[in-house]
Amino acid sequence: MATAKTKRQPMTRQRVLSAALELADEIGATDLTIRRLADALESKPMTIYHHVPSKDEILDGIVDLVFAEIDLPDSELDWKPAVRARCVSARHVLTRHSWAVPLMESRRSPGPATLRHHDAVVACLRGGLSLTMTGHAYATLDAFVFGFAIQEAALPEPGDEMAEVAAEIVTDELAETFPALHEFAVERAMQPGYDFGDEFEYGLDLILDALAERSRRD
Amino acid sequence: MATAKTKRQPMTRQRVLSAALELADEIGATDLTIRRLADALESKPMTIYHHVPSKDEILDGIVDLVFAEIDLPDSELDWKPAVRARCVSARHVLTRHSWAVPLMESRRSPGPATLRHHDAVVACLRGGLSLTMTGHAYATLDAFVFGFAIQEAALPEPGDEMAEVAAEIVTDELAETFPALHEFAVERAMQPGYDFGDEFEYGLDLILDALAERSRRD
DNA sequence: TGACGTTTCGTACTATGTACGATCAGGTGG
DNA sequence: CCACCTGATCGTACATAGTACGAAACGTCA
Repeated sequence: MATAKTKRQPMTRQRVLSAALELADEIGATDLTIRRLADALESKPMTIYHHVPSKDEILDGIVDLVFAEIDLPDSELDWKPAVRARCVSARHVLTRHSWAVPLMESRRSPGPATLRHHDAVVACLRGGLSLTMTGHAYATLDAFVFGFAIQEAALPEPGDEMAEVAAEIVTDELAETFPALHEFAVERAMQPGYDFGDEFEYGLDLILDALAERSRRD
Repeated sequence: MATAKTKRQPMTRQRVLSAALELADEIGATDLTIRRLADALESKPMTIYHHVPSKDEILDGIVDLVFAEIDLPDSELDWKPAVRARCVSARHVLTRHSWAVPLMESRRSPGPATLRHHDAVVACLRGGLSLTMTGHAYATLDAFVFGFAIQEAALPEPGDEMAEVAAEIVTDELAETFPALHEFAVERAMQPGYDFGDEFEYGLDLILDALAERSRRD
């Protein structure tokens, strides 16, 4: 009889966190439970607790892993293209791990990757902007990037049956109740070429250009 | 013996929702449980379920109540001041109910107040902007407003002891690890006059001005 | 081999959402 | 005034969550 059973990897904090990240991507953060995580690791709940003190710390850990996936700004470039690239990267990462967006709010303790990331962005901004403008830029850009990720995460998946049914209901029923919404939905949002995701780069460039303009004027 | 016992109000969906909203303001949305809600209503868990089908619907309901608190844009005004005022109002509301921000993401079914609100904003924008610009403006502004609310909610409360301890640790320990962050924290964020909340109006006006400018040019 | 520190995990406690059915109150027809 | 009916209330119970406790299994060095 072949020893088909693959040898069990040693359990470590790292392995717990990557498994948790993978599981969160599959089933979402709200359905991530210790028991399911233990199953995914072919282990038992209380084994996990030997390597990680609490579920909260697991959540902190995977949020930090998500941050680690965001490209740092390229220090060779000027602040504007460098920050632009990191914002685009951040959006891709947050789209890929859309469960992470609301978590980033409730987590109070930033992990090392999070801190390193913020440090790199601030450094990049400081390369071309005053201290004051750096504050304006970072607050505005990050609000936009995370906020956009929220909006996008709330959107129904393409192919979601409920959404398609809803679309028809909207068309018929809300035409007179919410005319402006109805007009926008029919004439713009549901038009073939429209992709909400494209609004991201529009807004990003709008903000970046305006920041550069104001920086030039002071 | 005085009948000190105040007569019990009749339980209704409205009463359940307002009590839930109040309780969420006190203890946060994650700690809001049916049993605690029942206690607040001087009732029992299963009584609540006679007026509301599930906890999820309670959450949907209080999110809609929060939306209802946001001032609608004044249709007398030009789009820019009108939308500006509603963004400022939205931020105040979201600050007051900071537990609501992450919920607005996960909730899939917008309530009537939410729809009415969106309709009014779109109508206001359409008063001065093209259909395309309306999409750009709404996506960008709402991403910014909600994103800012997230950032603000993640900030430690003023007076939070942990934050003050952290501040000293940051100063000493991270000075060489994260120099840019350290510089920004010490030279700007921790300066007496600095209030992160002020970045909101800066970013808001930056975006509004840029939108107006681009609209003028097309 | 035996002793000991680490890792694993069985059991169990508490808290949660909520299903089911019993109870109760208050109005209605006799 | 009473029997009855309908809807509101709630007691009990179950499945699932996080995780504390202590026992068992394992690896290592003497």
